[in-house]
Amino acid sequence: MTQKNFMPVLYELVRAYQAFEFYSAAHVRQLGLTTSQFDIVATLGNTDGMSFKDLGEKTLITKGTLTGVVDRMEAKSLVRRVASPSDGRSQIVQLTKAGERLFAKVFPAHVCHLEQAFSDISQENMKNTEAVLRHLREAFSAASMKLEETA
Amino acid sequence: MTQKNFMPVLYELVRAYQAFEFYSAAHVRQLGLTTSQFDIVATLGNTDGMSFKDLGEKTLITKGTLTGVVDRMEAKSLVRRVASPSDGRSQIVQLTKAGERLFAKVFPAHVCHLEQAFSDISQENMKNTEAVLRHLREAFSAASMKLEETA
DNA sequence: ATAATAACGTCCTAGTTAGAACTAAATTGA
DNA sequence: TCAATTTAGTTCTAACTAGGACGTTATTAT
Repeated sequence: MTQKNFMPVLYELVRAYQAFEFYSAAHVRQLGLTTSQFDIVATLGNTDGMSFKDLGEKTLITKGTLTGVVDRMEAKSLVRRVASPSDGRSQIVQLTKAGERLFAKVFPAHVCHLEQAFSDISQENMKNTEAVLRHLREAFSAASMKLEETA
Repeated sequence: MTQKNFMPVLYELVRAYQAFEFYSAAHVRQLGLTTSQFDIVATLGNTDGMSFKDLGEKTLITKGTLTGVVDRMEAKSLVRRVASPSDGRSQIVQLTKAGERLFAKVFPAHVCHLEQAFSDISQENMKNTEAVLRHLREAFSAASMKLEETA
């Protein structure tokens, strides 16, 4: 158990992620968006908008970054900021009409693109993969948590 | 099979990667390095140096990015550029003495830090996780490759 | 031998990234 | 109530990111 054979696991995790990112981002770029911008369009699609906080949690984009990404999308008229009626600190981010049109065009196309990468993976395999990844994430979350306690 | 249950897999892949990145990067930052800089120190440690091309392939940092990262590390005197004796286009990147000292200090510490996240994961589980991740990466690589052929 | 092609690293652009300091607004506790 | 604390979003900094154009050097095919 003192062997360091977790290193290959990390190696494969990073490579799997990057292979996904490469495959996905190339397609998203063709559609005229960055990965972050696509994530935001995908998250806001079929909603009435949400706060920066919620949007950041869903897309895993931190607040400082999110401000800039939304700025750029607002400049492209894909998205709009509206003051929250219930919280004076909060801004709601919504798709504009153009943003909704883009969502309708781009989201199904990208899902379809992604699906093709999974053509060789069976259903059971899918469930298993999901469980393995969740387990891995939980291990890192737990380890991070343990550190926070100490601090 | 027409169900879209590959989406949870992607969701978990991204989250697992980010949880790792968060856990790892926080520690690396404490050591005074960025993730990329650590990767480079770790890759060059115990070698006589390597070309930008090789270094980029090992660390998964693309060439345009690598130039800047190496610039910053050179400014910190962690690393040095040497012309390749065999190829006039090629530069060899090497750790300096200070870089080697840093490697000796920082690499074992970080491996130890990472190991702690795996304390709950058994050996068989480790092998299985590795295989699952490799399979996932191969699916994306194959899908990317298929696109290149078409283009 | 030499012309066409490919490879190596740099530079440039536009964008993302996290973290930390900051302002304003909301919540909590005394 | 009103002070202390927390929370939401912005701003700032330093760094990373991919992709593409570029100049230089190698390699390949004629």
